[in-house]
Amino acid sequence: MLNRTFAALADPTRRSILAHLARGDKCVTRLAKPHAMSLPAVSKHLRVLEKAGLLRRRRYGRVHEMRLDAKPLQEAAQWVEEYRKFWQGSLDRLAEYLEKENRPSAKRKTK
Amino acid sequence: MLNRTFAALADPTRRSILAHLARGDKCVTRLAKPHAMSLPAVSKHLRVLEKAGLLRRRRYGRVHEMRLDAKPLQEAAQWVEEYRKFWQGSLDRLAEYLEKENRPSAKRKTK
DNA sequence: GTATTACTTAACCAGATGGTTAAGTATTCT
DNA sequence: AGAATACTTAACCATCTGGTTAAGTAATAC
Repeated sequence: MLNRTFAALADPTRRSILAHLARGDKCVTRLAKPHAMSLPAVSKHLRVLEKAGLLRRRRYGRVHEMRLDAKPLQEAAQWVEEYRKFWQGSLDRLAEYLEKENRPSAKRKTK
Repeated sequence: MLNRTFAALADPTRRSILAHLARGDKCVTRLAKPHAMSLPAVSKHLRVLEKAGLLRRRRYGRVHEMRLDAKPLQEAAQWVEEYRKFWQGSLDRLAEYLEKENRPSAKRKTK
């Protein structure tokens, strides 16, 4: 699922759509308006988000209303959190990095 | 930058590479070994990660040693965190959702 | 100097992505 | 019934992606 989640988030239009949905449920035309592209293009983005589980679709007659579902982001957040120690520890590791840099390059151990 | 970061994370091979690097710097062949694909394929993945700023490359003679750089993940984490309230509040919103579901569908206000 | 190692680059391929326009389907309005 | 609205689906296109094999480059080993 992480594949689809991250892939969905990689597109700025889709992140924008999620941002709009975070402020309330909206239908397709309403979501399309701020984005300078055709309705079918938006429709495709919505399907990608839907397949990624990031939104739910409800039909009221001819209107499709979208609702944000942030659950898949939990898994993504957990994954990313795993790596937080690395940017936290970045100062120490920067020192280590610079130290290595001053060393002769050839005779390096392949640890 | 979020585009490239999320796109980089959308591939399982690349996430695996990052996981390996989290346990220590490694060269290309070493990173390639556990992944059932050719060296050029891995090389491409590394370039994607590098362009996304998720790793740094250092050359020691013919060996290219990769080091994880998790800084770009900070921005990604911040983005995802914005949406945490939505899965936290999901129970309340589920109730609201079910309530709507019992309503007649036709005469719905386009809020 | 030759062979081996550790890579990258190039050329290619199939399939996915992100957009388009045109046409189709329901639903609501008059 | 007919027109307008809110979509989706279909067909198409260019570009990107993720893989391949083959060839090239640079450094180390013998």
